[in-house]
Amino acid sequence: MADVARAAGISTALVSIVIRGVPGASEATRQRVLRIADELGYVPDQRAQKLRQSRSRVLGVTFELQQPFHGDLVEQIYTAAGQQGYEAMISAVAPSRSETTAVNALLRERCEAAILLGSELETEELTRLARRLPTLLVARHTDLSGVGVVRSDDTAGIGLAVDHLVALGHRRIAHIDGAGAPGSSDRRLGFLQAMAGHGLQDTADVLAGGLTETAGAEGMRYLLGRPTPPTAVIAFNDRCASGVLDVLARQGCDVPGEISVVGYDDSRLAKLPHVQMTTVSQNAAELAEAAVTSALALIAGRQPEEVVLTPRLVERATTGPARS
Amino acid sequence: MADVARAAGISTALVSIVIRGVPGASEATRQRVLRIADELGYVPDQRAQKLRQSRSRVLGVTFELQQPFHGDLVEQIYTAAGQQGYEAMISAVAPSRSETTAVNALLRERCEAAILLGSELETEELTRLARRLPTLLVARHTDLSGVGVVRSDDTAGIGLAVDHLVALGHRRIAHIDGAGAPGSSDRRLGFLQAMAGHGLQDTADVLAGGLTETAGAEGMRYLLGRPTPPTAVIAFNDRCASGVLDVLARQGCDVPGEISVVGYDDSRLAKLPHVQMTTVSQNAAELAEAAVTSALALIAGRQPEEVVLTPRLVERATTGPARS
DNA sequence: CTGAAAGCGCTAACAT
DNA sequence: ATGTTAGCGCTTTCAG
Repeated sequence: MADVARAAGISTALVSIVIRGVPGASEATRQRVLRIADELGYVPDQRAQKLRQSRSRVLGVTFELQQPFHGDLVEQIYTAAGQQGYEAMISAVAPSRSETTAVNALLRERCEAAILLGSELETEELTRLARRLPTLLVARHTDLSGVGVVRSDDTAGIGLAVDHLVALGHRRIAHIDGAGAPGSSDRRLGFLQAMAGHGLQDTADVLAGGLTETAGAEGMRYLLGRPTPPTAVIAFNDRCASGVLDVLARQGCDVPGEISVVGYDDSRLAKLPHVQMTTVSQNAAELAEAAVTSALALIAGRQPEEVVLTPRLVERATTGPARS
Repeated sequence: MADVARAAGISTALVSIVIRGVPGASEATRQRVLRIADELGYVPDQRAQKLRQSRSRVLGVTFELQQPFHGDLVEQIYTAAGQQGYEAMISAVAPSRSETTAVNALLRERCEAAILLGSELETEELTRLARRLPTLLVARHTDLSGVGVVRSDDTAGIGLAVDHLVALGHRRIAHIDGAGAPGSSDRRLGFLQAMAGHGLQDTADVLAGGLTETAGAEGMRYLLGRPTPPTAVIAFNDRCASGVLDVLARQGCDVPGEISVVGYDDSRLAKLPHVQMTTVSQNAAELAEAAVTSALALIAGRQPEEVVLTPRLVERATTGPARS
């Protein structure tokens, strides 16, 4: 920046004004500075900017590297943050990189708030984090006061899936759940409630699953081994449903002719043209926008709230009338 | 930091010494400062640290949000960078976030080098970037001098796949390629060369594909429409192979009984227990380590090199003897 | 419209 | 072993 100022024969303060695009420089100077900056390949040092400003205008986001739905969310959060004049700084969680590590990286960057996607942080650690920093949980439940939550109504979402299948004539419906994953208990509950609502509590079947293709595949294989397999399966998420579909395809089992399958998330996997999965959409764009808005509200000092969005059923090609 | 110093009754310089764990403080002071820092929840401001130090010790990494193999690489890069005393700062590429945007974010953070995974940046932009910053391309080819490259030998990798299939008795082998994706021309070439090497140039079949499940599915459907479909398919990558496998499963086509399928990358998708895909491994850990090492070499001022790793065939369950 | 000066939180020389 | 000082690159009063 000093170089630019020298080359333009003015002070750095004036360069700063031009670069930031704030009023306070003559048009002539503005043009000249911009040209010189470009020639010199000057890019402002973000660290120095943020350091000087009291507010960093950075939102920290942790996400799981291998979860397609998190990918969707991250993409939308970049956009939503940008629209609000914020920047998103992402920090990945993976088998060899714990959520704690990911969060600490954000802390050191002085983010103004942390947005945790599908966090599995323990209560204690979450509390500690929330004391330091406005914290927002996306797609996870918590009773903790002091922590904001943005999620879609998982119970209702599964209800949508059940209603849809029942309307198609299904009665023996199984749910391969998410084991201990965030949201899994809500979805399990939603399944049981909705089934009971249709008087089908006796043919409601819940299986321990997980959030990977593997869990879905195992669950489906198990179900096919039953004397009377279900005519429809609701998986915990799209990845899990992918595993289910894969097993069915290999067994030569027609979908949806013999068995209907419903996923959850409406992630990339569900939209693939050759898959066309019926799924419950937690509109990523909407969730992301709500997350950013809530995070900014927390930063502004407002009390943490729980924002619950309404999921929507996306009917595609993996569900159909029950075979009598 | 000033708070900690005040609470401990010492200067900030001494606190700094303790926090960084460098020698120059008495054991008693060290203990006390650490305790107080912990009580106060003090976390050093990374921006200020980096700003002050001439070197940021940050490696910037761009990756594609929805590419499982990139996820594998990112995870390993975090580890490899950490081992070398560096930090990885990731910046995602997605349909709504261009590579240029992602790279600019890194530039503003004053990374010491940029590691671009599977970059599709144009020559001109790449050149400009490389002039500003040591730049390393992973899993992509380039003739550009001034840019480091770490990749595995794609030509040889596909050769491995061809050899394997030929040894199993296959003769009619198709390759669904990556269209214009990084690495696709090498793999296409490797396919044709290897087939020719076995005298099979007449039954070598190359189809335009892409790097998604959709491309694989379309390619496979097309191949099945042929009067004499191939007995084996080599896909551009694992995602593409997933699409192929999916179509085959739906058609009730036995894999590997009727058709063998080989992927590329040995990503998460290939390892799924219910998939067990035969694939060519570009060992993510090895690539990541080479990438970090090369990046550091560039930073140290060494000339850009091209590091070519040897791929390895991972035989799993999607390939078998050709049906006569 | 422009410039001088102070300071964001930290570290690195250099004193003591 | 500890403190003092200067300054990383920028923004922000405040004067001119």
